[in-house]
Amino acid sequence: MRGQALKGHLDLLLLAVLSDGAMHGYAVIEDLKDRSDDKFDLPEGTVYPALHRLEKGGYLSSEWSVVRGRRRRTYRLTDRGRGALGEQRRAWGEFSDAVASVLRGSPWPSTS
Amino acid sequence: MRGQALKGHLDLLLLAVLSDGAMHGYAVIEDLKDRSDDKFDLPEGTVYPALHRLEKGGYLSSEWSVVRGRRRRTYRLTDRGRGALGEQRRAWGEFSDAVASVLRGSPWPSTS
DNA sequence: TCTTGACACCTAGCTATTCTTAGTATAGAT
DNA sequence: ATCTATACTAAGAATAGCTAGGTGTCAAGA
Repeated sequence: MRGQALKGHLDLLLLAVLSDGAMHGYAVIEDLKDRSDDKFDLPEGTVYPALHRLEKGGYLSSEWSVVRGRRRRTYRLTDRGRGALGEQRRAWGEFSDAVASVLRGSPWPSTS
Repeated sequence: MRGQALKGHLDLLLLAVLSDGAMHGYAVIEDLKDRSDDKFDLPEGTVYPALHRLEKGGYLSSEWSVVRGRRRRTYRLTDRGRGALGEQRRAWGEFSDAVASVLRGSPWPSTS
């Protein structure tokens, strides 16, 4: 899938993934791929900057650790992040409903 | 609704609206607004350039006319445009399904 | 031993697309 | 006269994801 479709929806996906438990960046990428049946196979250059942005905005907090010799940064949803997730879920629903109703076509003039 | 969410989906919406019949730019804006229950109230500066881009790409053809003293440019889907609409509908379905499955949450690892 | 691939992280700059702003112009209503 | 709705256009700003490069660890295989 071409990724440009998710412009404006990436934060929602990241927050949703992290709402099921804290995890490190690389794992977020994997999880997103698994959950979406390989549809969202996002480049690191997309995900890492987005996580940084979300942390900066107070939606995530992070913590460094070392596991099997490799350093990891584990992200966790903050309260603010959980709130934002709710709001973005709602906005997604509204958006996708609106698209669906446009695709459904205009109400027919006289087909009952 | 904040419009930036539709990044990457605008073409789909325009093609969908025009698939129900040729119309001029301003009418496209109105129709999109009506069909989406005012969710998609797009600025002219967004829609007109997009229509030009689609015409340039061969997805639309246009024709000038004058109605009640005002010149109009009426757009019509080409065969190529109709094909693209089908493809984009499919892509939208795939995309929105993928988002839905991410939002649904991951299959539990071992919570029995 | 050396290479390859998976793991795990990072950022500068590019690009694409939408939005903002501003402008032109006609018709009808106040 | 002025305002509102109709109708189109262009130039620039702004956003955000992607490309392409980089660092470093570990395990497996040639």
